[in-house]
Amino acid sequence: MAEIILKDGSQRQVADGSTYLDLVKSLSNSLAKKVLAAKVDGVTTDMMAAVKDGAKVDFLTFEDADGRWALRHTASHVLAQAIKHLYGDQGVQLAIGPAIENGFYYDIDMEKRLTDADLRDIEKEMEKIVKQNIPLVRKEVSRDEAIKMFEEKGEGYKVQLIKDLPEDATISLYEQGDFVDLCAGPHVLSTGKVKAFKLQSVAGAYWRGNSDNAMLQRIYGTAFEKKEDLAEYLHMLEEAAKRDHRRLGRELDLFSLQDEGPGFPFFHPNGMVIRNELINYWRQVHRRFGYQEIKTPMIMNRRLWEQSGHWDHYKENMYFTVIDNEDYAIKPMNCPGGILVYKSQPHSYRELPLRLGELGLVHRHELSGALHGLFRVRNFTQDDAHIFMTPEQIEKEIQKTIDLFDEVYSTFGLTYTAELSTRPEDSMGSDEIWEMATDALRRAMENRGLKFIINEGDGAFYGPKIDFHIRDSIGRTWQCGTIQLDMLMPEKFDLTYVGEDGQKHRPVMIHRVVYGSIERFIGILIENYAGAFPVWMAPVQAKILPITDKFLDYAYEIREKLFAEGIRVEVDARNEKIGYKIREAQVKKVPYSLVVGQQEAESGTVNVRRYGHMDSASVSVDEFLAQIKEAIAKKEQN
RNA sequence: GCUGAUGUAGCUCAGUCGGUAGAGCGUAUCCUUGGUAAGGAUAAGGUCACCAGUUCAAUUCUGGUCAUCAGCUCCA
Repeated sequence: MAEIILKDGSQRQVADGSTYLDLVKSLSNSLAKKVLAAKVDGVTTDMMAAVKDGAKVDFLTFEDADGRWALRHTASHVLAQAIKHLYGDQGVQLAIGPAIENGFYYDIDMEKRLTDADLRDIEKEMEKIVKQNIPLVRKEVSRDEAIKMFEEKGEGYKVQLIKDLPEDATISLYEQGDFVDLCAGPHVLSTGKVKAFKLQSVAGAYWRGNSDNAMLQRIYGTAFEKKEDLAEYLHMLEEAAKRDHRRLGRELDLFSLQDEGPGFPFFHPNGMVIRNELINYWRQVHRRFGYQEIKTPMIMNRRLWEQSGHWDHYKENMYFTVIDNEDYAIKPMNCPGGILVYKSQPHSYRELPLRLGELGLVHRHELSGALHGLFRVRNFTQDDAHIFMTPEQIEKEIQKTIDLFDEVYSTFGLTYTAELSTRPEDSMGSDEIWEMATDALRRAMENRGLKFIINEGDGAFYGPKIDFHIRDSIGRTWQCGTIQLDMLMPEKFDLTYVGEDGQKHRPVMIHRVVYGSIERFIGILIENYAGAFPVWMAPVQAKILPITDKFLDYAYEIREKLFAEGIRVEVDARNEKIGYKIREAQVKKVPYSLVVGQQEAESGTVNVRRYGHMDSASVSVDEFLAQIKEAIAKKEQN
């Protein structure tokens, strides 16, 4: 007999050699139907595995992330099997096929280029496999056996995968009918569990994520427990697409991207309002946190970039020009400029930390395929700052910077995740310096209680960094803020300050951006607010809607009054019915619609309707002014 | 940059098995003066992304270029 401890702490005796499926059946029929995998001492395990004596066992359903993962992983095997059935005679080689957040994919290598129509055919074949309800059977084999088997099948990628596994690794296979795959598992019991799935797209992906390797075809799909859940998810994706900042940017006339300047965004009057409000707010916050503002040139001499190391480490992404027969570069980063400002005069320890902010327009030649609306552009304004300080000030200053970040993100209701990026391959400086800098960042986050994950090898070439990632409307995350600790630039530029002892010392430097790029941040905000900006940022804050043209004069009178108070206000003077004007004001997401007609003109009021609300109320113009000013001052969400 | 797809009016899209194109919305004008999400009529708007080639004839076929979209790689 084996003894099992269940989630609630109770104990069960089961016969030796029985499986977790046997166990769950003895507990509950309804759970047995829903269960996808077992969690055994914290490890997700097949239901057909033999029970382990003394193990703590929990059962996973689609509600559990690991349960979903098992189901979707099995779906990817069903996909691979279907592809083998349909195109097996055309030299298909399978690479990898994992579950991912919200779905799964399989990378395959084959001559034939798959189209969307092919995906529908593959789905049909998958349906057949699901209907046959084929059990998945786990087998463990020796390394040599596994290599021999996949070599015979002509699965070169699988052979490579096995060869790269550690010598002592357990090699497991999962077999479902005529299909067998190298796989660590776990999987659900049988293909019949994959009831609700859809193949979404086919795209290229490099073998092992390395652009030097062959490009494979990656088929993306998703799977759910129930058809209704799948339909709901697909509907959610459609709704999210309506929040896409590229679409809203056009609909709300905020910005445009033109063929004449790929990756160089054009800001329209409405977009400029948002941009300027963001900058105003940025200046307020930074003033309070003890920053000063500078501005440095966009084009500087090659010598500077050679000294900073950009010429060696960042040349691929830079734009160049020639002035009077000398090489110049358009700045891809603001730091060298900031450093020159620091160097322009001697500094005392009493001035430190010296915080120099700069809204710097940088240009980077990003790969054409990477461009993406405002999220990935070739010129953007970084809300940069360089902080010069003594080594003793590092931790406190980083914590203070994190405080600033938190305040700014909270203002916009954004949640973020933090990552600590460590030394990349292409970098400058000694291991000791990198270790010291990385530890300082880590300690600052730990002391402040900021949760983070480690992003190995993703630091800047001059130092490690903390990255702040924010989600877009369909769940992709984008790096916005970053705090980078730099102990190399001060060295390269021979930066000094005079210490208490009257001697010269080397300062440490932080590079940091909160918004990251104003362009990307605006993109994030558009999606976050679905285009309905808080009143303080809204391009048009109030729209006056006269019932008929008889009340145009009254409308203009109110407009002048609000305009004089700094409100962004417009009159809809078109010859249209009030319903039509209301509709358009709502579609354009204007925070306040002010209807004026006979009653309002006689009583000196406006009838106020808030964006997204069905009701309205008449108030005096002064009362409305007080109301909107309060909403602006409080940075109220729309 | 790579793999695949796409590019027709300001927007969303239809269409031409090769004979130079349509709709809805938007815009303009006129009628209507209407109280909280679309009143009616008329009109203007397109070298069918760009450049070559094939052809009597190309928006349609072929090749190239550019841009966009999805993903990979890269990044704020």
